[in-house]
Amino acid sequence: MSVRERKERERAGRHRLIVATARELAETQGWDAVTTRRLAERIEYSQPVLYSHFRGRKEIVGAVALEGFAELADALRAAARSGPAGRDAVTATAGAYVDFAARNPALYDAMFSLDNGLPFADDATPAPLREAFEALVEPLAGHAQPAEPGLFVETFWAALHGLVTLTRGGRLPAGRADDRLALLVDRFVPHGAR
Amino acid sequence: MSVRERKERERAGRHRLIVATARELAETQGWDAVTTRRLAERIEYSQPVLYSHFRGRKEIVGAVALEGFAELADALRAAARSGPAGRDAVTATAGAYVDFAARNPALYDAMFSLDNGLPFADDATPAPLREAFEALVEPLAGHAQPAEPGLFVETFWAALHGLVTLTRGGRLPAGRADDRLALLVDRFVPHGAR
DNA sequence: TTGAATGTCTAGCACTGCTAGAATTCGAGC
DNA sequence: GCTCGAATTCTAGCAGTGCTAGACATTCAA
Repeated sequence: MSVRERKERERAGRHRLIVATARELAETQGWDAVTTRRLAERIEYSQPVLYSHFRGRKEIVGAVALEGFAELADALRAAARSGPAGRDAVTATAGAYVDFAARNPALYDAMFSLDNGLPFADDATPAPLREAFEALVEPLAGHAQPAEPGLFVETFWAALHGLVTLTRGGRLPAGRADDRLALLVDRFVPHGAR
Repeated sequence: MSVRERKERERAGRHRLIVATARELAETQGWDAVTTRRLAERIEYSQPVLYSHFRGRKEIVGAVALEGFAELADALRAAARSGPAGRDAVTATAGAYVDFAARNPALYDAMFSLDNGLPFADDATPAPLREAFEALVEPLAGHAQPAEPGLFVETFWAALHGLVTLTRGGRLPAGRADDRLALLVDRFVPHGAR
């Protein structure tokens, strides 16, 4: 049944094409520009084809977001692994997080701001989500001090996310973003900690 | 020219009616349900009337957001004024912020998540925005320690915002939201501070 | 009472996500 | 190699969106 396999391969390829095209369109023109018609035109198929791969627009956003979580996990792990340990690892990881958001704004939106239908703190949470969170836990958990590591990392993550979204939405002056990040790290992992 | 005055009064009343209706519709059915048609039907006028008051949907969101900033400023001031000073004032203020967001989710979205066209860190920033931020500065600035008060308050605010949005979006388990808030306050204003 | 200005509405444009059913393509069996 | 049936893809359309041009009504001043 090689024919069946070939068809499945082609189908998988088209699946990836849709996700990649949606992502590129979102990154260059914003998620508002990612309409089913435009997307269909770009992949050179009609709209209904999209619905044979995804339940609807939201699920496409979710697929892009999933890619994002995998890449974010990589970026965080790379930052933590790149050398420094202890407090410096936290600084590097936080910096990598903010950089990731700055470099992939639309991707970040798909992951955290838009409704992507992905289950988060849930049994069904996809592996890439868990891995991205784990990549945050590793350098941070040791500094939780009296607090529970889980809560500590969640709170730190939320703070990072707040900085990212408010800065990018123009709610905070962009000029001193680095200083705010340094301040945040300093409050969660004070100088002098090992 | 009493006729002119009456007309202006009526017009102002209708303006308020639009904002109030949009807010109520958003709070009960979400911002997606706030369409120009539905809004027009509720206020018992045709859609074009909306455009004689606002440039477009975005400006209506902005008007609702502006109400929100005034109310947030009130809520924060009330919390800080309600008794405690020093560290307790920070706890009370942070709690009031989170409560405000939980009690008025759609309003909070209009203020911080949706595109409302309001200028933030800008010369033209409307007074209610400034006042809300000032209400955060007052109890917090004293604890900035070596950091600049402005940066300190901005970062704390961002952290609060991150907690609020991630919790409400289901990205963080809702159960331990209070613990995360306590942890955050503890990191920014450690126990033993005066 | 008329004229003009102000106000409001009807109707419509170009777009959205999504889908029913027609049309086509393609591989399996003869 | 040819035909038939199934899988796939497309055309066409629905009900909804934000927004607006131009027709219509109302209201006030002369």
